[in-house]
Amino acid sequence: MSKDQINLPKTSFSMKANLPNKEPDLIKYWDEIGLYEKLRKNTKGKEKFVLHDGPPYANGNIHMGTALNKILKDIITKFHQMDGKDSVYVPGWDCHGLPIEWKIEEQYKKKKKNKNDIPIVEFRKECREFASKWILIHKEQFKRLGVVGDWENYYSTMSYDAEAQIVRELGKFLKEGSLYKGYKPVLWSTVEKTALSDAEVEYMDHTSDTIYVSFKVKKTSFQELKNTEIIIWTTTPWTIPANKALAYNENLKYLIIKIKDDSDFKDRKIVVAKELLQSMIDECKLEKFEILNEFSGAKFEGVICNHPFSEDGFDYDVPMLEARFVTLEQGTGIVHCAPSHGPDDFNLCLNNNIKAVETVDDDGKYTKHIPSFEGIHIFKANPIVIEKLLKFKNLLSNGKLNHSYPHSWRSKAPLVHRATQQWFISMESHGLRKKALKALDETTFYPSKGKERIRSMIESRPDWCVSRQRVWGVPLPIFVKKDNNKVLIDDEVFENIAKIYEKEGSDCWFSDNPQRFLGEKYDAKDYNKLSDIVEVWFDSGSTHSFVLEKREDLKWPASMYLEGSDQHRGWFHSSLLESCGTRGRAPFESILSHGFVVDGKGLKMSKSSGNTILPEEILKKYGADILRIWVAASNYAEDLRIDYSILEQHAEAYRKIRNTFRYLLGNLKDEVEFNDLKSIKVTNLPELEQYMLNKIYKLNNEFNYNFKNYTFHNLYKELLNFCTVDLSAFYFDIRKDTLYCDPIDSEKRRSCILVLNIIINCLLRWFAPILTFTCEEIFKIINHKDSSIHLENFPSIPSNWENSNLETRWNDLIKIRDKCNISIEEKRSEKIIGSSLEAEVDLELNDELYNKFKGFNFEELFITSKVNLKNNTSIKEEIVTIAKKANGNKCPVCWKIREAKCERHGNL
RNA sequence: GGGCCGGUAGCUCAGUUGGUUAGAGCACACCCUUGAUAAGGGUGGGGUCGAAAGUUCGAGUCUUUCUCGGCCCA
Repeated sequence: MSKDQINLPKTSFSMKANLPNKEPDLIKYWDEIGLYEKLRKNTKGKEKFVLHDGPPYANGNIHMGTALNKILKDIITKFHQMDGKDSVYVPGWDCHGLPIEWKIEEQYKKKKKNKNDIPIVEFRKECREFASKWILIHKEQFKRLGVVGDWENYYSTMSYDAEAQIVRELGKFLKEGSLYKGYKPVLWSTVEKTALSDAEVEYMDHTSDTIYVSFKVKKTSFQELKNTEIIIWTTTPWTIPANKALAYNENLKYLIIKIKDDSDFKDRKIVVAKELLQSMIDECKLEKFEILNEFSGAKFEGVICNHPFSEDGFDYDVPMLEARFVTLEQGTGIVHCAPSHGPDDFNLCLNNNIKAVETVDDDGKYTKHIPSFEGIHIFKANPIVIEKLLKFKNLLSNGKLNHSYPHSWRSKAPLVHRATQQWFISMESHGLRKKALKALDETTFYPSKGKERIRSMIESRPDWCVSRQRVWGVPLPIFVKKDNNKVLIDDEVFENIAKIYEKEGSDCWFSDNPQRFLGEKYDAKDYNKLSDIVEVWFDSGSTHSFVLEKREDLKWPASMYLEGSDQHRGWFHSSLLESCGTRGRAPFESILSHGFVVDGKGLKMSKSSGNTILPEEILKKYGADILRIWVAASNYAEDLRIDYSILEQHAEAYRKIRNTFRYLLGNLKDEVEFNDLKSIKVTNLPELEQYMLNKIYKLNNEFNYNFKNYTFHNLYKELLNFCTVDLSAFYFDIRKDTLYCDPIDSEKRRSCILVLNIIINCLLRWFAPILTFTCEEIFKIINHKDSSIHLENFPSIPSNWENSNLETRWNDLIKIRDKCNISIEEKRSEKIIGSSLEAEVDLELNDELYNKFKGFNFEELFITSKVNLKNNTSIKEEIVTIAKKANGNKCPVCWKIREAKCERHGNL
């Protein structure tokens, strides 16, 4: 009967979330109401915030890293939208490149077809279809995470527009003259006659010939080195004919020894690193020798040697060069360098003006640049080299070595480093490095440490190699004149190619008559058309040009690029270089980078360790909002840990938040008003309500501060603490009495209802970017139009809600309340009282506090039936509380214990 | 091996320019409540700050070394 007299909460908002089932319905709802279009319409003309999507590769299901990335992007996009900006998110995909090529090749293999028998255009068509298929799959997976964006008009690097624009971008570098032809060693398979990327390389055991070779010192300013020979060790004898230099380390100690054994080397003086002497004499089976001298590597400076085949046409100088990569791991401490056959060799020689040339052709045969070896296959050259070394008495020893060696992923054939013709964008010729470094200074980094990371890469990176000898990509739009080897540079031609691509894509480059691209100005007979394609980082590095610049709804530069920290060398890097090269500045105003998803112990996730979690599993078990809480609560500046116990913790927090909303809705009976916050007369409200408004004011400041700094984990913590500490355990608990037991129209209750309205409106908006589904679920309950919480703006909290005097006053009150709770707890453990309403509290305060709080309603604050306040000047402590069992009868309505009848409900 | 970054209670995170007994929420334990009820309230036990050395009157907070982990490169 008494239940009729009280106002218990009532709501249709269920306690159980059932997110995995509910979320897909909300996605449908957003589609139905056309949320994305509504958003655009809503903020048309407002300041733009453009988070430009870094395109994921259109291949394979999404993993935790992808989910993290997309959710973070969505959270930020929504924050800015609710902050009143036109925050446009256009998702994109990276489509060209090797991984897709392999997949298609594999498919051919299964059908027992040879890739080379398939016309390129046919092959590329299948690549395109493959990428398209994955875009559709990804799209659904991303939408399921709650990500809102222009899913209908996404961008891709394989769209005709993109391919055309990439040609125009390359044209700019060609015209400027910073795109040049050079040679560079790549891992090459002589079987497949193609270059391989790192990912196509498989390391397997291989038995190599090893040789110790001597190089006679020809010129030196260090007397001791005269008439000595430098010993090198190598596992690739066939590279000796391509030798151009020797490398040493100035920090190592070297020895000159005289060999006494009876052999070709008797009485010859050789040089070897001190620490490698023992291993060398063991392997070369030297028995008698004499150490003549020890010296530092620095003495090698300026030394010139003879090539071991100097009598056979190899009559050039072989200089000794200082290099850090020379170590004491193996060999002799001096390394032979063939710039065409190793990246270290290449770079060292390049820095010393020794150019790499084409020493070996596509099939693996020596070219005319190698005297007396021309036409010989390198895999057959080892015995010839060894024989020749013996003939010239320059072979100290030879043997075999079984070691890990790169092989082709497919043919399993051993690979070699081979200098091939490539196209580079110079970092120096037109000041690209300088421009890029300046652009970084003009960019804001979240977290700030990202700037240093990319800066050190830009400072030291070599020229950008943009050519690839593959088929699935944008063809390099280059014609080389046959008679003078010059590159054709003509804007009209580039634009002509771009126009053709815009209509039909770039497949035609491989199939159509070259004359079509050249137009009428040039004769195709005079030119060679390149068949290389552009490396994919150039594709994605150009997205700013064919997405940001081309679309009216976006802006250039982007407000933000946001990716995993690996993209400092990836997309951030290539976009920066492309844009600085063509436009002189970065295509972004800010960069936000996030860490990697690791397991609960902080270890890398991998299938082999069995510690992976798929987003799909989480969505099925918890729902996207839990995953989104995980993103918001984690500090993305570091690596992000995840496992089921961590998720369980966040799910628990979610329940707390959900119940906070449920309490609010229940007491508001699902009828929420959005009040004009400015018109609220704060001073007319009860003190507790004023205090809560002050709390909201403070929270709003924290919220804004953390939003501006993109520190969502702190922002989320503030919101969660507000729900648990300030609302659930404090305000809600205290106001239950008023809400349930006071007359509906009483001023106090109406004030409370007003504050509950304010709280739910604020919380809904603050949480909406994170709890994207749950907030919409609630908004649908309280709002009957076809609307969305995501169309709302963040509340603007009036500054007159701030009340620091009240805050100080209530800090004291809360201190007193805590003391009171302890004294109640004492009696509770003695089984004297159960609920706090069964308690009567004697509260003694010192002068200062007593004067402050004389007449204050402590009953209400403590949620007890009676409080006897006394001023006690004799005690040392400022607060003393003693709880005891209250005497009297329990009012069946408000449950307070009264000796007389209840003043509110009149019961005895 | 190099570059950058990190290791604070079981978990997620705070700890401003070095300064009193290192904080919060969650989880946990115990108790209460049964009018937020597969909810709610109260109290409480947990870290010596990855390890060691150093600078200092004083270090989680500065320096060095080591260790573990992450990304990138070689």
